[in-house]
Amino acid sequence: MPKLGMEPIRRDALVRATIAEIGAAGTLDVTVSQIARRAGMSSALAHHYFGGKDQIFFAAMRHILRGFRQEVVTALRAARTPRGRAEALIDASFTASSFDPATIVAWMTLYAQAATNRETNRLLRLYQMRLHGNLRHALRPLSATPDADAAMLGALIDGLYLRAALGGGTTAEAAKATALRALDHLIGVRS
Amino acid sequence: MPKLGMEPIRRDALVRATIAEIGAAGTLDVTVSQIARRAGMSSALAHHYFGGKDQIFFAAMRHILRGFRQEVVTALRAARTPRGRAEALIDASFTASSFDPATIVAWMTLYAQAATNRETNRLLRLYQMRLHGNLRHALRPLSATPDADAAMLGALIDGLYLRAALGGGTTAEAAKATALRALDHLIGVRS
Amino acid sequence: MPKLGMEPIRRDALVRATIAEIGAAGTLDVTVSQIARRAGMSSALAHHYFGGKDQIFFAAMRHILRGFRQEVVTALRAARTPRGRAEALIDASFTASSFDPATIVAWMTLYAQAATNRETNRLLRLYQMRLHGNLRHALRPLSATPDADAAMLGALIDGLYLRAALGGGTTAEAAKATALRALDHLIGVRS
Amino acid sequence: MPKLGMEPIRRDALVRATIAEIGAAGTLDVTVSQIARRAGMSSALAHHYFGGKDQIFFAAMRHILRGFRQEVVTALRAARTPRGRAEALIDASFTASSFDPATIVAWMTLYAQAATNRETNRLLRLYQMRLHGNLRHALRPLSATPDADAAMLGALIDGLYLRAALGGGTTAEAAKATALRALDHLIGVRS
DNA sequence: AATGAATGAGCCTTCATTCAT
DNA sequence: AATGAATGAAGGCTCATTCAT
Repeated sequence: MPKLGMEPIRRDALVRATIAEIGAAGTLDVTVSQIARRAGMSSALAHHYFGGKDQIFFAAMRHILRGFRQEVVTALRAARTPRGRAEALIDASFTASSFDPATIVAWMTLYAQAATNRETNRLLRLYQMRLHGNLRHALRPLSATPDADAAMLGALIDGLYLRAALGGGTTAEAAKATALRALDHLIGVRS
Repeated sequence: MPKLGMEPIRRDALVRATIAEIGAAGTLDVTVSQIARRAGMSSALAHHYFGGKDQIFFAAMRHILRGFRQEVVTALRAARTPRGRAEALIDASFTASSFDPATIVAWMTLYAQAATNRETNRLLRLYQMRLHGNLRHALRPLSATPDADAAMLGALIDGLYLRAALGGGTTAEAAKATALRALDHLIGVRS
Repeated sequence: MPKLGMEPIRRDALVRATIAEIGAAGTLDVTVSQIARRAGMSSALAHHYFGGKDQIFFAAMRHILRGFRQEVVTALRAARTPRGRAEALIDASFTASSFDPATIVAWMTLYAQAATNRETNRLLRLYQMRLHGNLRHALRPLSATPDADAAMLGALIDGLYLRAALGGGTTAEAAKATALRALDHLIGVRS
Repeated sequence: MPKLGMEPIRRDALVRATIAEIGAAGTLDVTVSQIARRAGMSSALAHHYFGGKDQIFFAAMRHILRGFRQEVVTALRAARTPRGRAEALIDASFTASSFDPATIVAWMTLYAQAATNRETNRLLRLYQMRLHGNLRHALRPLSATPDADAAMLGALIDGLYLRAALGGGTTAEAAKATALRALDHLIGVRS
């Protein structure tokens, strides 16, 4: 009997290597060989397990989104009040891991790819819809217009992430503060 | 009158061709040959005038930002009130031309490239700073915290653009409405 | 009774799978993996039993020639007259099974390979010599120049097969008719 | 002004190199790099001028058929009698150049490819039809059944070529003699 | 007996870039 | 000013083959 059950291990290694390589290179322009080398295998094996470069990339993207979703779920679970839920959603978007160089490039490129790649586009919309749904749910007890407010807060989060990721003056902390401030505005905190 | 050199003409043609080609292809993955062909010249000439592919692209990016700035300037000039100025800035961000496929892809990719390319990064920050400055200036008479409000509105605009560009449920019109609504929130609608 | 080893079973399965796969693909460009999969085993096992791709193919070719020889033998056995023997040889060449897609491709490729591969070349010459011998034997009582006539009839058969296999206007039936007509010419049918 | 008019030169060089390489290798399994090297240029240039491997091969096949046609035309032009025309067609099929190793392999492979490649198939049928037409035309004054006789003679020629090309006992001379003998049979040479 | 795992070698193809004219 | 010609470098992908279990 041969060595068994390598597939999930290899696939996982490749996905991680892809993200790491993208982060290290700062571009999506990484070759399958680079990825495979980092994952400690031949490029042929990478193709064997994924079928092609696109699919490797797609899996990496899904991995990133899945990771983000995890953080959201965890954060939501800890929240006790409606406002706490909204804050949790904001927090999850500006985690340290969200600003891992690899994650940033990957996320940015997701958007760039979305214009062309239908799968990527679907993936991103899914993320946006999920965020929207979560926000709306959190805001419902607090706002008279939860849907519109959720739309705004969602877009604001993305925009702030963009700025923070760009590395200009906006830090992750500042971004989070701005989002929280907007939340206050929306639900009318009279302090 | 001196006979106008070909250089500016060729350069301009190449810049336009680059944007058009990117738009048509839906990707940044366009070759110099494609661009040159669309511009009606040989790829060798394109290299002659720009030195390399990167510089062609960079020129195209600058062209897009310059176009956007034009619209902003024009819109601001027509504005008569502080609020009008803020609205003008919002309007300019959701013009039809902003949603030209080529512009979208280019813009998206700008962000993706910004992580790597220092020039691109500088370009984008410049845009953000300019937008921020304009917004702050417009909000100063209306808000007690013009700086923070401008930061928020600026990020919101970018986030909304992202969503509208993605082609999901959010239309350009809806995006604009959301931004205006946020503006109302910030400056307290009763004025 | 000793338990039959797997080897002959596996080898046979691989040979059949090879022919089937070639027929299905319409080319000799089939991979060992494809063949092995069709034969219900791993490609590693295919190598284990045959040593390499070339040997698998060679075995398949021999299988085809053997099948053809079988038909010839059977047909000859049923023939009662010299002319019947000649006709039997013609019949055997234009059987339905001779025009099985896999057989056609295999046969065609045999010729193409014969230029390079010494084994294949020997195989094909063997076939031609056998056909020649059979024809000569059949024609001896009927013709004054059995050797020359056999040479002609043999070549004609191959040429007709080529045309019928090509799928043009020449059908298997027409091919057979032409060959029979040539036979009549040779042995002078006065009817 | 750049060096001009290289295209036809390069294309021709590639076609010749393809045939030579196939002949030298004894197989169709030659790489574009090999061909290009033999033609004295980079493989990139070969792709530039032909677009892809298939098209290089196809051009080479056409070249071979065209060469054959040339010989036919020349031979026919020299013929003075109906029988002379038929003989010319036979001669042309067994020229020394027809037995150039490269030509043999190419021709053989044409048949093998014809099962898959539609273009190749068409090419071969064209050849057969042309030969058939020529033969029928030549036999008309000599035979009561020119069509059937042409079909037979055409197939015979192909079959004989196959044998001669195979390098067994049948030489080109013997093949030609056999064909001429068949011609005598058909048109009834009473000697 | 059998197979999943793994790879090295190689092929086709693309493309930015250079150069001679 | 302009371009056809030309290439080196690289990338994605395939596949026969080997090996440990």
